[in-house]
Order: sequence, then C-alpha cells, then structure tokens
Amino acid sequence: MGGGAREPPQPGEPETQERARAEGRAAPARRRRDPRRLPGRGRGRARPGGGPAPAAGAPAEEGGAGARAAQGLPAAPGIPGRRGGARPPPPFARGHRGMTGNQIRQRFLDYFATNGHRIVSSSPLVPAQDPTLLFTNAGMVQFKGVFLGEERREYARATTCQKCVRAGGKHNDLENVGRTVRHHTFFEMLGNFSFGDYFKAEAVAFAWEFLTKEMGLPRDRLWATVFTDDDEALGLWQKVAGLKPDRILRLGEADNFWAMGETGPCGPCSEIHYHQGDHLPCVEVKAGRRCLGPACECDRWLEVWNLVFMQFNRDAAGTMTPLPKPSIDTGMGLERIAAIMQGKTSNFETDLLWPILEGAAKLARKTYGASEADDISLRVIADHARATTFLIADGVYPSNEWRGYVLRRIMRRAMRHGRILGLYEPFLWKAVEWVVTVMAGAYPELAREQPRIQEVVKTEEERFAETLDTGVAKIREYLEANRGAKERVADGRFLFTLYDTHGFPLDLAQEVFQEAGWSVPQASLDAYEAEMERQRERARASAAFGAEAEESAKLYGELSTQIRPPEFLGYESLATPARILVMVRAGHRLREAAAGDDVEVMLDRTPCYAESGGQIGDTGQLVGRQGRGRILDTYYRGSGLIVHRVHVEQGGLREGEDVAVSVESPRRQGLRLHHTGTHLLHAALRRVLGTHVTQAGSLVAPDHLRFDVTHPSQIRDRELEQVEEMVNEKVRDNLRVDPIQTDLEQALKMGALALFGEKYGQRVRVIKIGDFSTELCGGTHLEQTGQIGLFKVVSEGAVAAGVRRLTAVTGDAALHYVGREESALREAAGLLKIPPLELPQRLQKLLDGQRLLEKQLESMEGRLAKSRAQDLVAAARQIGGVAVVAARVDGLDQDGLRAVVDSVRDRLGSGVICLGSVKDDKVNLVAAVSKDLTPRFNAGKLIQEVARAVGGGGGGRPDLAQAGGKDPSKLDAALGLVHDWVVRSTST
RNA sequence: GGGGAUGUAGCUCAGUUGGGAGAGCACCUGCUUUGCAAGCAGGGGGUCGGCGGUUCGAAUCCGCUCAUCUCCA
Repeated sequence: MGGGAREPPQPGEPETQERARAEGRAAPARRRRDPRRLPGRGRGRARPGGGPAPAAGAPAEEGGAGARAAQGLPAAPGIPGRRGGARPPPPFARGHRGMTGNQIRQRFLDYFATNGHRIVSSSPLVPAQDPTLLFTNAGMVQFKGVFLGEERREYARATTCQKCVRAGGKHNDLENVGRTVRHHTFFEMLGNFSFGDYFKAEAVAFAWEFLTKEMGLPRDRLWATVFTDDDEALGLWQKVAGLKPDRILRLGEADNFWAMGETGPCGPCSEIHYHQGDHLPCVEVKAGRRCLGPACECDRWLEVWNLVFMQFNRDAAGTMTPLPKPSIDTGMGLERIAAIMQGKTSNFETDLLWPILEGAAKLARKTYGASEADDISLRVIADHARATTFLIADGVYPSNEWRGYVLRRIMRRAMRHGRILGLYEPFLWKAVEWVVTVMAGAYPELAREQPRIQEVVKTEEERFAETLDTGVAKIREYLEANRGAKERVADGRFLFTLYDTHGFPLDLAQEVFQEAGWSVPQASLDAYEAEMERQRERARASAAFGAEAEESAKLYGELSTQIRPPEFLGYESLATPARILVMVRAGHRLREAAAGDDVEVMLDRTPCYAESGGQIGDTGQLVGRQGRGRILDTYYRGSGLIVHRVHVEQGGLREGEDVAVSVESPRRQGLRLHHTGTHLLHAALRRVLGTHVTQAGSLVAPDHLRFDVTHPSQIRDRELEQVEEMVNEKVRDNLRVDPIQTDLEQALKMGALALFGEKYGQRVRVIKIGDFSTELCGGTHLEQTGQIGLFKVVSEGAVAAGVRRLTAVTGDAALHYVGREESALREAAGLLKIPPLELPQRLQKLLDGQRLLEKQLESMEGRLAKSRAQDLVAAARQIGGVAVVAARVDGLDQDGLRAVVDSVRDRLGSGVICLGSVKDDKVNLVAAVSKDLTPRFNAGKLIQEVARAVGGGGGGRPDLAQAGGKDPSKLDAALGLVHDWVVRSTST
C-alpha cells in the first residue's frame, strides 16, 4: 500500500514540484534554487534589515569579513586579486584536504567497485533513442530501461561518473549560469545504482561511509533529510550514521519524492546536506526571516548527495504498488563535493573549473574578484567552454535546430560575455584547449577530438561575428530611416525583429542604440518581451498539434510495460511463425482488423528488422488463417517494441492469432549490400582522409546509401576516387563479414567504432570485416564482401558546416547506375558519331562554335536592324512637325524589335516610333519617343492604345514601352492608329 | 514541429504600381606608368535558387519547393 505516500503539493511551490517531476529526478545542482533569491556577490554587503536571530549556530556578522569570504573570495592560494578576509578553519579531516577533482572521481568509483559495483563508463551526452530528452541530464539516464524492467544487465550494482548537460528543454537554466557560483550547463554526476539488489540500509551506509571515511568530512557538519513519512530512512540515519533526530529533517513531496514520469517507478528520497557555516550570508535572514537550516536555499547549507529509493510503481490512475525489487539511484555533483573538499564556496574555484576561468581572465587581462560584472562573464565562459567542448566531442554540432541549437546558444552566450570582457576576436576555441587539459585524464576522447572541436568552435565564432555585423548594419539602416523621428527611442518591435530574424542579441542592440544617442526605455523592453511571448505562444500552439503523436507515444509507453520486446530472428531467417500480441490503430488498441485497414502489429517474434542504425525497416508479408496483410514498414516504438505497419489486404487479422511472417527478401538483400557497403566506406574514409572522420548520420536503403561524415572541407575528386578504389579492392578481396556478440568493454578493446547517439546495452554486436573494419552495429549484413560486386560513389556535397554527405550505390544498383551513365554517354557519342571517350573535347569544340555563331547572329541582327531602320526612317511621316514612324516588321521578337526601334530613334534624332511584328502567331509591339518629345508624347500611353486594338495590353516608360497582342490580323489596323494618336496628342 | 529573413556575375551588393539585368571589386586584352587598393580604353563572365501559375510580357505578383541565416519549442 503505497497510496499514502503521496502528499499534496506544498503551497507556494508548485513550480518547483512540477519541475522536479518534469526533470525526472532530484537535481542537486539546481533544485529548489530560485536564482532571484540566490545570494549574489554584492549581497553580503547589505546589512539585513534587523531580522530575527538566525538559526542555530553563532552567525558571523553579516556584511563583515565573513560575508566577503562568502562572496567567492576565499583566501585561496593561487587566486589573484583576492582580498583579505577571515575564513573559518578548514572543515577537513587531516590528509583529505585539497583532494583534486580527478582524485575524488576516482576515489568514488573505486570505493563502490570495492563494494561490488561494476564501474560503468559515462554514456554519451546525446541520450540513446530517447527523443524526448535533449541531453543526458542525470546518472540514471543510461539505466532507465533497467529500472523499468525492460532491460537486463549482467550486474546488479553499478557506479558511474556521468557527464551531464542541463540546458534548453522545459527547464532552462542557461541564463542563470554565471550569475551564481553553482549553476552549470555541464557537470559531472557521481552515482551508485542498485537494480533490485540492495536497498535503503546499504545506500545510506555507503553514502555515509564515503563522505566521512573516504572524503573525511566531519560528521558534525552533515545533516540529512527524509520524506515526510519515511520512518525507515529516518531510523537508518540514526542507526547507521549516528545522527541525532534533530539533525534529520522531514520534507514533503516537492523536495523528497522522486518519479521518473507521470507513471512508472517512483519513491521517496533522502538527501545529505553539508553545513558550510553560519558565517555565510543567508537569503532568508536578509529578508528578515530565519535561516531554515538544511532546507534553506542559502549558501550556508549545501545539498551534496541525493539518494533515491525506487520503491513503487505508479500507474495512470495514480495508485502506487510496491515494486517487487526496489532499487537505488543516487547522484552527487562532482563540482560540489570538490568545492567542499577544496574549501571553496564556489564551484568555479575548484581545480575542475579554475584553470579555464583563469585562462579566460588572463586573455582578457581581467582579475577575478575585481568586479562582479566581469566575474559573471568569466564564470559564463568557464562553464560554457566545458559544455561546448563535451557536446561537440559527443557529436553535437552548432545548428539552428534541436540539440545543435542549444549548443549554439551556449556558445553564443559565451562569445557575448567574451565581448563584454573586451574579447572581440575569436577566443572560445582557445578555451577548448584548457578544458581538454583539465578533463582529458578522465575523458581521453577529448584529446583525440581536440583539433576537430577547435575547428568547429572557431567557425562558429566567425559565423557569429558575421551575424553581429549584419545586425549592426540593420540598426544603422533603422537609424538612418528614422533620422527625423521626434523621439529618439528604439522601437521594441524592431529590437525583437533584430533578435528573432537576425539573431542580434538584445543587450548588444541596446548598446549600439545608446552609443548613437538613442534611448531604450522600459516600454521598448516590454514590447520586446511581449513579442517574444507571442512567439512562444505560437510555438506552443503548434506543438499541441502533435497531440495524437503524443497519445500514441503514451500508449506505446504503457504497452512496453505490458508486453515483452519480441524475439528478433532476422539475422538467421527471413520467415517464421509468430503470434499477434497487440494491434493498434490511430493510437488505440484494436482487437480485429479487416481488409483495407492500416494497423500497427506487434508480434512475439519477428524476422523483420526495425529501422535503426540508419538501416530502414523491412517490408514483408503477414499471413493468418483468415487473412493476409502486407508489411509496409517496421520500426521501434516505446522501449524496444517492434512495430509492423500492416495493410490488411484480404480477410481479417485478430489479436492472439497465429500467423506466418516473412521478409521481402530481394529488398532485404539490397539493404544488406548497402549496409556492409556503408561500413567499408566508413573505414576507407578514415584511412584516406584521417581518423577525424566520424559518422554524422547514415541512411541504408535497398537501392542506395547515404553517409554523412565530419570533415572540415570538401572531399576532393582524387580523394573520392581513392576511397572508391579502396572499397572495391576490399570487395574483390572477398573478406568475411563476421557478426560477433560480446560486451561493450570487449568490443571497445577490439577497437570497434562506437557511434554517438547509439544505444548500446551491455551485450553488443560487432561487425568485423576482415581486418579492415570493426564497428558496433545491429544491422543486417552480407556474409562476404564479394557479394557487393561493385561500389560506386554517386555524389558528394555539404550538409552543414563541417559535415559532408556522400551518396553511394552497391551491387545491382551500382551496375544499373553505371549502366545508365554508360548508355547516356553512348547515346551522346552516337549523335556525334564519335567514340564516347572523345566527347569532352568534341563538346568543348561545339560549344565554342555555338558561342561564335550566337555572336555572329547577334551582330547580323544588329546590322539587319540598322538596315531596316534606314528604310523606316526614310518612310517617316511628319505630323505637326513631329517625325512619326509606324510600321510592321515581321519575324522579330520583343528583343529584335527593340533593337530596330533603338536604331530608328538614333537615326531620327527626334520623333515617335511604333513598330509591330508578328511572330509565332502572336503580336509584339514596341514604341519609343525621343527624349526631347517625352513631355508631349508618352510611349506608354501610345502602346496601350495600339495594343488594345490587337487584343492585348502593355506599358512601359514615357520614352520606351512594349506590348503584346493575340490577334495578328488586326496589326495593320492597329498601327494605323499611331498617326491619329499623334495628331490627337498634338492638338490637346 | 512553428514563425521571420535572404537567395541577381568569381566576391560584395543595387534593381523603385511588372516593360532594355546593373555597379564596385576581381578576371582578360591593350595603352600609359613603374611608389602601395595605380590610371585610361576595351572585353569576357548571369538557367536573376528551382518548378508551376497569373500576364501580351515576370528578377519583380501568386503558389509550391530547395538552400542558407535566425528565433521559438
């Protein structure tokens, strides 16, 4: 009975609660931290307005020396510009003080390893197959499937140091980073996990032992919190840790209850808090209230470690049933524990971040601690440099959508703060090196990827400079256009357009305006914000459109817990008997499907490959007793469910029915050819271009393959030829293609390429092609490379900055491709009656000849026009002293006619001309009036009148006009109108 | 996924209710001159992103599409 464990939301904290749930877990680094209430640097200087006495412990005087220390200016060795100030004695046991971040990380993993935990390496920042999650944001992300019971591991205890990014998405803390000493976009999360193995008692004991023994933290500074009615946890803290009851707080659901989502595993949690000391300023005290102790949001108390007791399963109705095997998930921010261990009140002064911040400070010739504004910028740069480096290393590229967009925002924010510090030239790419220096020990891939990362960062910096330039130009235009404005006040809507359309940041815009002597009042900022809000509204409104997709996602989420992922037989066989477990249509379960229906079918076993790893899903047939369906596509839904999209062709299908499933085998064969071809291509590219080449995307279709790779510049023809040759050589070598089942560690030892964004369980499949290629892959492959027959690259091009896209074909498709090209060549050569190989020279000759002819034609036409003009000039009539030419010159198009008219006008010197021509059963008309007569005659008006007579219309300038008409038979009559018109125009 | 902007010569861009596709730089030729972005004369170079529509006529108006930039999610 777990229903009672739920507690109503605490008033005044709905947002926090909602966030905690949305986020999936408690977040030591940010939870319950409202930035507006965080102690900023300057805050300690203000005296509290005579509030009541602070909580237990003698507080240091507010605003005094102690407060200064709280401002992030401790007497830290090696930190320049620190000011003198009393600091409390270091709260360390001897021998532990000053442990480096790297040592703490290692110590943590080692400690849990000796306690039976498997050390699992950090998963990539791009979460595998979880499109709802932007980035890996907690240690448990890679174990989600295990907690949900969908996935099995060969160990029941694990420990990790997980790299995490929290930015973008529902909770966006980006703007807070830098303004505080604890917010991060990138951080490392230490955690230990139990999958139905140990529970609360051990979790508490491990945490306590690690902090007090391994880290040597003094017991009297540690406090604990538990969920309201979790007496078990309360008891454990007393028994295991020897904490007195007054040092254990009971907190409500908002703080100490954790859930993965609306439904699924959940349970109470328990936090360990570290008491930094009452000499630090407290926001509550400042506001005239008392410090809340461990539950307070001030810097006196630091939440260090969160232990989650996964105990219940919550269903859609909200009822909670106890899990058969309760689990443990814990998280401790590395940066925080490092700050404590190193006696720093700011994460940025730990050895994990300080070298980066210091590097930026040196570059900008600034001193950390000298000015609050500069400090914010320095912290921003230090933090964002880490996020940038790690994200790019994990295959994210700055772009204008999804993850790439979040990365771009992080990068641009860092660049903006660089400018605030006076760094106008690209600098962030230099910071990458500092990050690598600090982190490469724990993450060797950083060192390997450093050149590529720096390249990407530098290009992005240059791009941003361009954006800024165009923005400044826009503002100049605006200022110019509004030069005469009464009030020199910047329009908020313009500021928004500037940002929305041209990416020019508001704060920079304000600066530019103010420099030009314009003001940006609050009203403008409000208008800006209002436009922004409307933009958000729009986005939200159209997001609601995906409600059906969401509904079906929800259904599949539920189904995942009810039925088991099917057995995949497609590696060995193409047909099998199976049973229909579930059918779905339009997001709803369906018992029976009739002919004509399109349904989604889930089977207990299947030979059909579901789209993944770039290989598209199989098609095939599904035959039951009563009916038959065509499988149009196969894909994954929920977690691990294989869904067949089936069009029922005959009779009906029903749930529970036994059917025969088969894969369309020629198509599958095409997929196998192109998938093995993809691996060969990948390996060849790395050999020809270098190992910086990594897969950035892949599509394996039956008739072609598409492969995106990271490469800074265009791939030259010569390189492509080399690649193609190498692949074909491996095809002729007829290498064996071996699928090997192994574990991840072993696979990596074999040198297998593991790709970003792919999910690899503990059991992985490696495709080994001779000694040429070793890659983790779940796709279907050939037995021997010789089956490919022929490999042809079809095209090469750009996808995004630094990413090139190759398209290639193999097997039959390659032969067809070559065949088509060949026959086109033969046909072309046949037309010229020459051997195909002579085509290029001959074509060049022909083109030159053609060019020459065109020129000649042009000059002939010119001469012809002139000679005709001569006749026409001779035939000019004088009407009221004005020379008028109206004539018909057939066979000329608009351009030819105009040439003649020009010529006539030149010779005439002064006059009115109107010529008509019939060509292709249409009438062309051009009229001209010499400049001296334009005050009296308007060519445009003339042509309109004439054109009307031939069933057309026209217009133009006063001195030249053209028109067309549909009725050639009326042309002569129409031209007759010209003289009348001149007469009339003269008389009026 | 939704909004906004841009796409014209090798480069940077102009092109005004729809009516001769242009400038500067770069390039080629010739002359002049050998002092720093040299000058003068001449010349080459364009599917006006693509497709479709409206119109006698479209770089220009409309629809679709592609690419790039940018914001929101």
